[in-house]
Amino acid sequence: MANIRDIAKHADVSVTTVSRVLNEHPYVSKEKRTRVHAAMKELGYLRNQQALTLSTGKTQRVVVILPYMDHPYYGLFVNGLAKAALEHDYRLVMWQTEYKLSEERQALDLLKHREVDGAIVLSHEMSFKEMETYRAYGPIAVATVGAPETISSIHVDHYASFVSGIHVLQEHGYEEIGIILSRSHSPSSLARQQAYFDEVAHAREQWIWTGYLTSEDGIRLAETFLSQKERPRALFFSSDYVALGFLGEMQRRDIKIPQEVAMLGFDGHPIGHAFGLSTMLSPNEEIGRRLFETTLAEMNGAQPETHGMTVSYQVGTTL
Amino acid sequence: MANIRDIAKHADVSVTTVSRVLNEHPYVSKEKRTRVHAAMKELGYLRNQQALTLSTGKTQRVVVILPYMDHPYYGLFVNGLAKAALEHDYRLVMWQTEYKLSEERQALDLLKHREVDGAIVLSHEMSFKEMETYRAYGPIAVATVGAPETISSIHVDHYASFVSGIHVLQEHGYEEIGIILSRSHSPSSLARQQAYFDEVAHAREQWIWTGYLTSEDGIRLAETFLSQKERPRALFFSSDYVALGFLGEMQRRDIKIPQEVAMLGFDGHPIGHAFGLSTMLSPNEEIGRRLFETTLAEMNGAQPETHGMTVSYQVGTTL
DNA sequence: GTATCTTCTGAAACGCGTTTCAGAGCAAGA
DNA sequence: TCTTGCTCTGAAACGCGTTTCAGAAGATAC
Repeated sequence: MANIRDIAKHADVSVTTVSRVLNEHPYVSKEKRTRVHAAMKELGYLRNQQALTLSTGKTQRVVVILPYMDHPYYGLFVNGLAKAALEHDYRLVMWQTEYKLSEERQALDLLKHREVDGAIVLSHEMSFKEMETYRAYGPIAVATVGAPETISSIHVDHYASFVSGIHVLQEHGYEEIGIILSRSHSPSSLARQQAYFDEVAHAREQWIWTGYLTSEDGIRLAETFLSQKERPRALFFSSDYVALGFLGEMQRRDIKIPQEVAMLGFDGHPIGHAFGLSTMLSPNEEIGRRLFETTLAEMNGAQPETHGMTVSYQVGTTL
Repeated sequence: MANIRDIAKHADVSVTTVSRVLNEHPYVSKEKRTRVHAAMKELGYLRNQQALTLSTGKTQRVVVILPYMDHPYYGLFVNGLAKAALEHDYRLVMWQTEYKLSEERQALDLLKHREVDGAIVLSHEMSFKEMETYRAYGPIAVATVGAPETISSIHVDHYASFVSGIHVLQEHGYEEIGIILSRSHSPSSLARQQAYFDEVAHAREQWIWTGYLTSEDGIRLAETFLSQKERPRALFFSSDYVALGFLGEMQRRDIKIPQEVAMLGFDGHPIGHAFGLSTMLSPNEEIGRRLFETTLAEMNGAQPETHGMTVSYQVGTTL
């Protein structure tokens, strides 16, 4: 495969001139420009991206770190990221961690080894303290709360969002409320619990169910929930998929929603709409887009930014 | 940032020796090895992946081409791909095409410019004839049928799968069957139509609905379907998400499934299980894994392979 | 006519790790 | 003793596009 030196020889110019033609530098005479173009065509020249990357030090890539690529929760984030990245001629390198710290470290090592220009972290086990040690090698943007000043954060304000969800439930007359959370120790779960205790007068420890991530978990939850003697009148889920699993199982058991128990989801995934799930709509695609854009801005010298997004109530029939 | 030459100077050895230490080549004396390690530690050496890539000509990356990253249909494929890639220390570059030919071309251009070692195509607008023109630059594996010999294909055999789905419906006593397809001109849709006409005695043109991709499309379909005078007794969907949208909307309208119309989905997405959707389970994660592995094998000199996978019936309550 | 720009060109160095090749030193086998 | 074969080492070339720097030629300004 022809390289820039072959072109130079063939067109009887220097490699510098060929490079200038490639980069549309103005100071090349019309005549040599034509000769170079002809040579490139004749030899079927294709610019080697690797050489360009090594030479310029810019990879035009960012790594996206997330636990599972097939979890619908991340779908909208990734969609926003993909659109923004494509618009700016960047590529996304996806890294699935399965919640493993070692995988997160490997993914961030790409930054150290100059394999990517930046990192976007949708979910992490790693402490921010450790994450900051990677910051020297490139910008990092996270979709979670609590990031230090050096790390950009575009996130759903889970505290404020849970508060507003709880208010929606209360406006519908529900006072005895339970909440369904994913991993118990994650910052978002902690914020949600805090909101729960702050806003719900009848809050109870045993009305907090943790460890629910998937629709299958939602199916399981139905059994657990129904076997409980004292039950809340409404459930606030932290994920539409868990809510849908629960809803399907309740339908199967012929248990009326919201008569027996009211449900409020969180995300606003289209599939929830089909089943009339009332939910808190989260601007995940927008977050994805802004995560990319803030990373790009940092690569161009901007300062890290922190921005909390809020959710809005989407009417359904489960309240 | 220190490079290999700095290390060499610091440890008073040649760059060759440093390179040998990095690659654990045996012919290095214990003493120099120790000196090199010490120097690397002291200067905080990090191997530059770009230089390695340029030097070896291997990028350790493959591009994955798909229309939408957030479509749940692709989730399981991508999961399989991600697992296999990680196991072999490869990175996935995701390219979202939104069904645009120009985007597919750009994605495959990565191959030409040596930005990736191979390409995995989950869905494409491009003709195989055009796709073959990229083959010279690296292995390509597709998840669709009809690929020429030079392109690997690990796919669901949509014809056979639709035949077996239709048989399931017939075994349940349904003879008047309609089918719901995605894009009308795609090879998989054509194969499905062929199976429909071959196996269903009462097949009718107006019982083929095309253009249904998402759960929202499924909601829309309910109206269209119900407004039709002569309706089939069962619907065979080509996607669980469309089926679920339809199912939700039918529930909302208090229309009994399967009494009014029976439903058979296709995919076997977990969320369908929650709502008792009868479906044809497709081994998508396995396909993803094999797509990667066959690409890897080709990079190591193996021949392209073609393999059709079949689906299995997953019992639900919509038949 | 001289000074100052502007335009155009190319040699060489750079980014950085790997690989080839030649050769030195030393031990085992004939 | 001589040959063969390891073990160990490093200079130089390689992969390939970009950038710096020096300089030539022609144009404009004073």
